[in-house]
Amino acid sequence: MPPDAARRSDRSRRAILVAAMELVEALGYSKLTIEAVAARAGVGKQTIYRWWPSKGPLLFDAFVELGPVGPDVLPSGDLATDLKRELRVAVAELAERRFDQVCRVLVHEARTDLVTLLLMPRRVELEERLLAAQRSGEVRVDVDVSAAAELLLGPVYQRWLLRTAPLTGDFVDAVVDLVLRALRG
Amino acid sequence: MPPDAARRSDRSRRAILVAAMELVEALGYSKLTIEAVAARAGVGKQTIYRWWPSKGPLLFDAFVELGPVGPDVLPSGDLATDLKRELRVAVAELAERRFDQVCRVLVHEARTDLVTLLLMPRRVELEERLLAAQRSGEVRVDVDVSAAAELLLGPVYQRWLLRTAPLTGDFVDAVVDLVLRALRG
Amino acid sequence: MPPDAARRSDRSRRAILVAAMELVEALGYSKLTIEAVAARAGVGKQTIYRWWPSKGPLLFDAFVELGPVGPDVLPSGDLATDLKRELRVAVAELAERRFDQVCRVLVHEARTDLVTLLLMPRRVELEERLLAAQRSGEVRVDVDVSAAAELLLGPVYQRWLLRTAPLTGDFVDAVVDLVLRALRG
Amino acid sequence: MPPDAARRSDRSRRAILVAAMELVEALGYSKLTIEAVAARAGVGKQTIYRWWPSKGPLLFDAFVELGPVGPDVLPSGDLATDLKRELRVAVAELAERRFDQVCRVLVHEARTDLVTLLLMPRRVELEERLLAAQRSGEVRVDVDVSAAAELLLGPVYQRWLLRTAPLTGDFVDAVVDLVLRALRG
DNA sequence: CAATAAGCGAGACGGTACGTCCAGTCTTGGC
DNA sequence: GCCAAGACTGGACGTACCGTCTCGCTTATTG
Repeated sequence: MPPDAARRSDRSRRAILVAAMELVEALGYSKLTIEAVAARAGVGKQTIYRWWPSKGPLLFDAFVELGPVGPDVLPSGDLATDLKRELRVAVAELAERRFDQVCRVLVHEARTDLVTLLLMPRRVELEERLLAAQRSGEVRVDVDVSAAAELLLGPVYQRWLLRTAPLTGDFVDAVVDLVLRALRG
Repeated sequence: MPPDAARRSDRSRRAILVAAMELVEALGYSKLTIEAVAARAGVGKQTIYRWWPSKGPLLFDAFVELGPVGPDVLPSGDLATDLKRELRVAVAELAERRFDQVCRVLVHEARTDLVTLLLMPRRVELEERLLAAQRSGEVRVDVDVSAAAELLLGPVYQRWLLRTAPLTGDFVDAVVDLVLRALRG
Repeated sequence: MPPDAARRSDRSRRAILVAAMELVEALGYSKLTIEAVAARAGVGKQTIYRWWPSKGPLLFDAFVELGPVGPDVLPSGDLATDLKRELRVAVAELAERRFDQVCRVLVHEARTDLVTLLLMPRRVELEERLLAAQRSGEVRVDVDVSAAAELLLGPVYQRWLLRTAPLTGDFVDAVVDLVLRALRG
Repeated sequence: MPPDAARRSDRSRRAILVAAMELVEALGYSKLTIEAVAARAGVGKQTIYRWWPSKGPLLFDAFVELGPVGPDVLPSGDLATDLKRELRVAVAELAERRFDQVCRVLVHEARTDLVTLLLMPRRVELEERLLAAQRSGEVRVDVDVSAAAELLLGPVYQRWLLRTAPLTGDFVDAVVDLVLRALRG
């Protein structure tokens, strides 16, 4: 029998979400235990297992309920301004203490070293090629080569990581074409 | 006393790295146990703990030694071609079975849902603004708005996640300016 | 928090005691592992550690519950007969398979050699002195000198080993006086 | 190949025995580890394993070499005096610090409780019977009933424990007959 | 307005893996 | 070729949590 949501104790539900949030802040994702959440929330373990199958969904709900919410950005009329405001809101959310402390560790439990190890060689090659292009005049000299490399790799890596859409050759070509249009003299 | 690296058994070291690689492929990061690695490598657990403090560094070494290595990209003379080839090598590495199966889970243990949850609102707002700009003629109509949104968010998210450099307002502005140059008619 | 005895599973408790008893019979005290007891009892290790601090107390309880129980000896009226029956019950208990196999090793884990080493010199000296006394007529010739030596050393050694009471010079004197009364012609 | 005793390092041998003795005094038998002996003796573990199969024999040798040695007892001419002196030497040896601290734990690793548990019922019954006999005049009133019970049980228990000789009914009878001779009025 | 069924706190249970310790073997370099 | 040193395989230790399973105890419909 599935549990009867009507009879659910809201007091317990909130205590659990708050406890989970606090503990994941303090300990990180991997050291967070259901047992500790139950103890801190003053709740039986079963009450957690009754409503959530595991840590992941529990924290998902905790973030939905207690996570950072950036303000809506009202259009100013100027495209550049709007996009900059939009991204700055995103940056602000990412930087919010509760988020930064918790979420990077949560999202990125394993050593960043590993990703660095995997990404850096590509990045270095890209930067070298862009510098050469700058010297030959194909790329404007006022472009920050490092940021440009990130402009190329960022979307690829993000799409791979988050599976927002399939990672195809066409996507790669589109990214390069767009970025190059920005970089050309 | 620190262990004496000179006396280290290379046979055991390699067996451990291979076993770790195979098991993380088969089970994913979180279900990988040191005990299983030791058993499969035919090695005492202590021999693992003697040389690595935990799962993370062990897998790091396994990837360094056994991970994917993309080919060097030889310059063709054409910038767009070179950058596309470069990114395709990156994509190929990311797609390599050993890597894809293992590394996403490894890098991204926690539910992708969470990140999606955090990123999607920004993304939706960005796409709406870009569509509006397209209608008003500020952005060319042949631009894929979805890819363009990724071009904006990808670098920001990647820089936050990997801490490749500080995530400043200036960086955001530079990204927007560069991307807009590409998108404008 | 101490465990809650009211909730204790009697099924598990008994299974553990039986398993402990069987294994100590088969393997002896030192080769008995908590892990093996848990496995044989079909019980988690924690369930043993929750209720017993270590092997010793666990086996103590196992013996209390499952150990040998000699019959009560009903008085026959004749003192010698009664004492002999009493001691024979003790001997029977000591000889019971479950007991003899297990308990000597359990009580006397260390090499008997050691005790022999320590006791034999005294014993030899005692026997020599008693033989001399027999030759000089101080001790009856029908006395088994070896048994007599044991009569002297047994109580001393037992009192030392079991700490049944302080091991004083007075005790020694009392023992010698009593035994001599028996040995004299 | 058996080790070549001629080449044996006496310095190492003695250092090992001394270290073993010191450690068993400090820690007791069960907490004594070969590793600790080797470390304290400044000796490789292999040097211990080369010459002794295990803890037991090692400690046996340590006691042979470093254990207590009571003085020889010179006959005084009086039997009672001689036997008392003899037993007092035994008691002195048993009481020697090195011995008492170490050896009881060593000989009697397991909980004394257990033996008490097994022996006490017999002992109580014996004492009761002896008291009754005292009341009925079969046993002299100046006899310490507790010591008398020990006189009966001590030899039996010791013979069982040390297997100095088979534990037969005849032996029991002989003990009872001897002791009764001492106890009768 | 009981009664009765659900959620609840608590916590014991069978398990899995942890990270440590030591046994006993093997290897290396020095004497 | 013994020795000190110490890395090795193996296996038990005692602990921490997992997810499941009762226990009594609220608590809130529902017959």
